[in-house]
Amino acid sequence: MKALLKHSWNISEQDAIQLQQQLALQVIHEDCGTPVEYVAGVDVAYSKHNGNLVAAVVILNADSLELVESATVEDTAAFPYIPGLFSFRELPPVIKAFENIKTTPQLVVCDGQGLAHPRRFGLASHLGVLLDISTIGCGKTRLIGDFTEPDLKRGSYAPLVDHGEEIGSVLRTQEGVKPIFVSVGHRISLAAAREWILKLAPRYRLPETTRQADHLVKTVLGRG
DNA sequence: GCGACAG
DNA sequence: ATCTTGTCGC
Repeated sequence: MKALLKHSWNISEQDAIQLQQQLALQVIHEDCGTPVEYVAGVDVAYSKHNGNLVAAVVILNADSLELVESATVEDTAAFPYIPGLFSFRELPPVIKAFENIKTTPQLVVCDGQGLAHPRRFGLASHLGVLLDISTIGCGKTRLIGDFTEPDLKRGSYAPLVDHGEEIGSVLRTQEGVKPIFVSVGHRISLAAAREWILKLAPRYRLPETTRQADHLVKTVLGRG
C-alpha cells in the first residue's frame, strides 16, 4: 500500500514544526466506524555500528493476533533525534516498509505518542494522516503531561493531562506492571484506543503489534 | 539559568 | 535507541 499524502522529509527543524502545525489540523479524534480485520504494528531499531535505521511493519489478524504479513526496510538516518520531532527521523523507513505490504490494515499501533505531544502531533498522528488510517500512539515512557499512578489492576488507567487538557491515558496492561502511555493518533477515540491496546496486550505489558514488530527488527539486526 | 525530553 | 551482569520471581 502507498501513503495517500506525501511531503518532503528533507526539511529544516523550523519547517518540520510548521508542517506539524499544518498537518495537525487534518487529524480526526473520533472513531471512523470501520470494522477492524487487520491490525498493524510498527517499530524502528538502530544499528549500533553504522547508525542506520531498520523499520518493521507487521500485519496481525485482529482476532487471533497471528502474523499474516510483514516487511522490513533499512535506511540511513536523515534527521536527528529531537524530542517533539521524532516522526521526521523514524517515519521515512516506516512509509517505505508499508509500500511493500499488500494487506491494508484498518488500524495501526505505533511505538510513540499521538496526541500526547507538544503540538498535539506525535508520530502516531503523523502516520495516521499520511496513510489516512486509524492509528494509536502507544509509548513506553512519557513525553509530556502530568498524571497520577493508576491502580495496580490490569485495565486501570489515569488521565494524562497537559495544561488542563486530557491528551491521553496512562494504562496498566498487566497487574502490577509499569503502565504504558496511550494516546489518540488518527480517526479513533481515546476510549477505543485503550480498549484496543488492552485487547492487543492479553499477556504482556506491550501490545502484540509492537512486540512482534520489535522482534522482527531485532532479528534483522542480528540479535533477536 | 536549570531540568525535562517518545526512540 | 544502544551499551551492559547479575538477580529476583513465576
